[in-house]
Amino acid sequence: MRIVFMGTPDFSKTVLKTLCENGNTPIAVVTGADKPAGRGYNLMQSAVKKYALEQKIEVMQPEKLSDPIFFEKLSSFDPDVIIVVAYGKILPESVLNLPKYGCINAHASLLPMYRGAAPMQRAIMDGKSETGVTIMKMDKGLDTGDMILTLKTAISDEDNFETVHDRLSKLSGEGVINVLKLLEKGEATFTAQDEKKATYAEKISKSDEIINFYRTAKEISCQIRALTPFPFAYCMFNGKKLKITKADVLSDFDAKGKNPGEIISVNKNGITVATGKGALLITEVFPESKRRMNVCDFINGAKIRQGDILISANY
RNA sequence: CGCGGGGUGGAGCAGCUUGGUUAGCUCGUCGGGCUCAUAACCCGGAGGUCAGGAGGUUCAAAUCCCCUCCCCGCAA
Repeated sequence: MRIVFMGTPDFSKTVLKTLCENGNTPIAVVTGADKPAGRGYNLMQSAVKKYALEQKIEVMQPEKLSDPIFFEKLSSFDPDVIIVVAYGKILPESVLNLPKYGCINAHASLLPMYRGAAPMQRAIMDGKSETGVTIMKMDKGLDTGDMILTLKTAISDEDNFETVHDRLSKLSGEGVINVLKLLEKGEATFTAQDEKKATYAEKISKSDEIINFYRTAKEISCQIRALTPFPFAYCMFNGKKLKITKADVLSDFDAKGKNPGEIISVNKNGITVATGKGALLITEVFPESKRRMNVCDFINGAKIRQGDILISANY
């Protein structure tokens, strides 16, 4: 199989790595342009680019996929299949139709649910108990292609974006390998998505990061887990951002007479804060300008005490 | 030179604006006590010279000025 791989972030890199380690090393990789990022705005290479360079795989970083020079170059590789994982841009039909087997995409959700930019985060945020990856043959729509393979994984109360992301990136790698085999044997089956069940996972915005203590403890917990370790859910304490990175739900806690956001108790177990329904036991935080730390350390340093209020940020 | 926060005993912080007795707090740790017992409580101890610069100012600097190194947030 002559494979061209398209992808950009860490999730994609894991899939690329799996391919390489299984004897399916792509002949070329297409990834996003280097962008200024980090402190000092230094130019940063994508995770996929770094790995591809290490593996001595040719890297392309076209500004536009519609660029005829790029297309010519891509055509010259005469790919049998193009594997696309979180590349970040819409592929033009010319590219979709180029490879013999078409473009194969791994999407981190159980399609047709959670099409779009942030499927993992949205699934966790919505409190889903299950998610997965879908390998599909791409068409011109956004994550609307016919499905070839679906791999599921459960979401537990302990899971957060990081753990789900890691698991799904590995599953995606496995899924893609399997689909390649199916394609080669001509045994791949293509199932159309049920449009009626389609949902869209909008990308995470600033407002998604703000913790609203009037919501239920369960909902807030899901929000925190969906946004850890990036970009984090936060509230305000003493005029500063306080990201909450871990918290347990105390669903049977009777918060009557307490205002949402009010701190009910502070002890070695953590900080208990009232919510719209039930309470939240905060066990790990990430204060502004500080490091992510165990809640005990935070309690020792900040003089937080019972009766203090955590405010839902609004700026 | 994108903007901002910070480097103080093992951890998290205060002190620095208005320089000057033994550098303070919470936790951990070590020893002792209380207790059937304890992560609970009580008593006592060890441990820092304040990122680095045989730098500047000063009678005197963790506290003011200068330089270097490092960490973090924003932004992406």
